[in-house]
Amino acid sequence: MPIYIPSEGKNSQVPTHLTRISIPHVSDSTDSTDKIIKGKVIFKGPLSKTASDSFVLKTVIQEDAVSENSSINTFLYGVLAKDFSHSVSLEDVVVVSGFTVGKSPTAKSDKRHPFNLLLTSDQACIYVTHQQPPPDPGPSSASNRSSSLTAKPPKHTYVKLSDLKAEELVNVYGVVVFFKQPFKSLGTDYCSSLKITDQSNQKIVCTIFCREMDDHPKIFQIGDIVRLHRVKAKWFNGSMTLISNSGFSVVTFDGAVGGAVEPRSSRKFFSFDEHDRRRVEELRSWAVSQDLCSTVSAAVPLSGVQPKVYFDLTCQLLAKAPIDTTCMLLRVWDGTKCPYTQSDVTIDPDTIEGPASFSGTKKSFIANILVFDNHVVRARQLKIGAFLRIYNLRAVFESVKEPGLLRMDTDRLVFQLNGGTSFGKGIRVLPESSPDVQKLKRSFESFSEDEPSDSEMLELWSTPPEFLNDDAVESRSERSCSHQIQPMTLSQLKQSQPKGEYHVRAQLRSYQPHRLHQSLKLFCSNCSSMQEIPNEEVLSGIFSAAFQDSTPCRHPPWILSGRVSLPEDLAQSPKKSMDVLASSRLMKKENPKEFIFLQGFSLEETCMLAAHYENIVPLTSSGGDLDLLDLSAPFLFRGKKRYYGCKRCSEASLRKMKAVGAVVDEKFLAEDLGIQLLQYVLLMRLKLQDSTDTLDVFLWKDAEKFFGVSAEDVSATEEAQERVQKVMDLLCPPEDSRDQRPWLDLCLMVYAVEDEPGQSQTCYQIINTTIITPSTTQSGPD
DNA sequence: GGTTAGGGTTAG
Repeated sequence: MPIYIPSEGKNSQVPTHLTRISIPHVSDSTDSTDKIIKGKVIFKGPLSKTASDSFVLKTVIQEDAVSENSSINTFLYGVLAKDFSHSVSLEDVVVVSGFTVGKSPTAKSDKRHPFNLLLTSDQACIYVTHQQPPPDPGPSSASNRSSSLTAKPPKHTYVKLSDLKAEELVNVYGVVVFFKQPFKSLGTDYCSSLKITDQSNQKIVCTIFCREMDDHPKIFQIGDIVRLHRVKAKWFNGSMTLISNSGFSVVTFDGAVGGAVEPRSSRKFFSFDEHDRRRVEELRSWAVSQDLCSTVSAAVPLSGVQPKVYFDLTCQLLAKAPIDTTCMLLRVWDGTKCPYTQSDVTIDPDTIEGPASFSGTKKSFIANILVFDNHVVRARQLKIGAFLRIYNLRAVFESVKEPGLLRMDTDRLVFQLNGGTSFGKGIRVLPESSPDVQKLKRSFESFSEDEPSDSEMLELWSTPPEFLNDDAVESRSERSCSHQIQPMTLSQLKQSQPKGEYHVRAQLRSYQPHRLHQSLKLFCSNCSSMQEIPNEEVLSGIFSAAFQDSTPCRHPPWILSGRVSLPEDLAQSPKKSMDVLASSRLMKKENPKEFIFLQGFSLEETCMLAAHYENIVPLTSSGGDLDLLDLSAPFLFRGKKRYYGCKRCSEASLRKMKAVGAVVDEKFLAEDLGIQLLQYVLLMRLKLQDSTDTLDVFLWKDAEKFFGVSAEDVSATEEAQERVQKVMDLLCPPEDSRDQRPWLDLCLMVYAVEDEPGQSQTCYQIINTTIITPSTTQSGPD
């Protein structure tokens, strides 16, 4: 019997030739011959049954509570484990001999002794001194648990990895010793590749095909435990392998001994009972004794990175930006500081998702990770604020090539996730519940306490801000919509149902076009087309082409010809006087300057004359008849304003002109000439940001309301142009200071646009919103 | 319903 239990009131008879070693002095060089270790049982794990019908049990013994490394993890196997489970209680003092010493892979996490003790039935002896009466097999005791197990037979049978036979369809349990995140195969499915092992010590490669990413094993690290149902054993390249079969399913568990046994599965319903819990605990204990999980140390914080060494990083995503089609920048942090200088990855601020910049101190905690090729697709899907594990990442010194110089390495470090999936390279989003995420969050907490002034980081990992209903933060805008709806965050909006009107509170991060005159467009309300305003050179060309054709042409009978001298400001023009045409139908004796036609004038001359005549319609000769210019040019000049017609929707002709009606305005004239009048509009794309996300929105339908100015005025007057510029400068100050950007209460319209048949895209547009500028009184459009 | 992949690192 390897366990010696004394009769009541006596101590165990420990052989006197054995010498005692103090627990803190145990190391892997300790020779256990004729040695004993004494300690109090401070933890006793459940008795676990192994696949080979053997037992394993973990216990922790402690010499005294004060000194360092005084408590040591101890693993018992076989009958010894079983007997220990039944006869030893917490607080009992034990003396062990015949032990072997192994490295403790959990020393870092459990802060216990760097080595552990392994006790097998054939070598070890345990001498026990009871502090309490032996345990009464009550409802929670191990023996009772095992009897409840026998009452309910297991639902599924699991095959040992050493017992696989080719072409057999089986269920297996295994500890993950290698894994790749699912990657797109050339077929219809995603493919996961993993290698698992169990107490039989067989290592089996598994290949899993599933169409849905979510149905793949949710493996976060080596040491995780998987339960595979309906996998087929196949002989390939001299080894047994497992391949997912139809009806395949997987449940994944964390591998940490003593941790909660929480199944990770995509399915709502899956079998999971006490047998499964047992099996997971057995595998955990076995794996930890085998040192299988020591490779978990591939996980390194930023403070521990070594150049050129591959490692796994657990971090939070703060910002991201596309570099090109094969590369994406991820800005992440883990609350620790990388000791190397980081490379400055320069990017266009307009392309960044998440904060564009970070303050000095924060900046030093952020790592720039370039992800390449196949990983770009996954990186695009990542949400700002997500917790990630990036596998097989590497830090390298940035290399530069100056013209005329050889390529050389700098002393600045850049992180890379190279293309491909070898060595499990990939990115995984960790769930909030993950212990690693909890750990990260805690480290960020202490970080933000250090520097409470900077809310930037805090906002990113905390849930939506409280200020949503807080009137203390002044808004620079006013909504004029009638509905009363609670504002939502940008991230909530992005996740919400498309179509409808929503309220958000956000800041403007950037806008396009930066040259505001480029935001002015022409819109046809008939065919809904949006057109650019032709530039001066194009117009000038149309006019000079028109006046080069000086062949005499027929005039409609109602046209009156006349000659007037040129105004003084046209003195430089070679012409001293000009031929003008008027309409007998429109000519008014009391205001002869109200309306003229012009033929044979340059654009410049036409503009000059526009200062003296209220309405000018340029004409040209076309096929021997007097007619309107090509509709690429304005059909009407009114002061500084120019009016255009839609080429597609107009059937313009001077001959159509009836001139019925008294008032000359652009609408009247357009209708009279058969022209579909184009409307001036302002069209901008704004990038909004709040603490949760960024969002690209259009400003168009209600742009005039937004700026408090009409688009037509913007086309003609500097005052209106300045107004637009002033609003944009206010919302988005040229200096890159996020704090100075005012918050805006906005009403957004969400709608779907069909680019191609069946390809619909969700668009956002600011509506019903007016910007309040500090000194101006609001002047609405027209 | 069959197919995919079949661990092991270019550099950017």
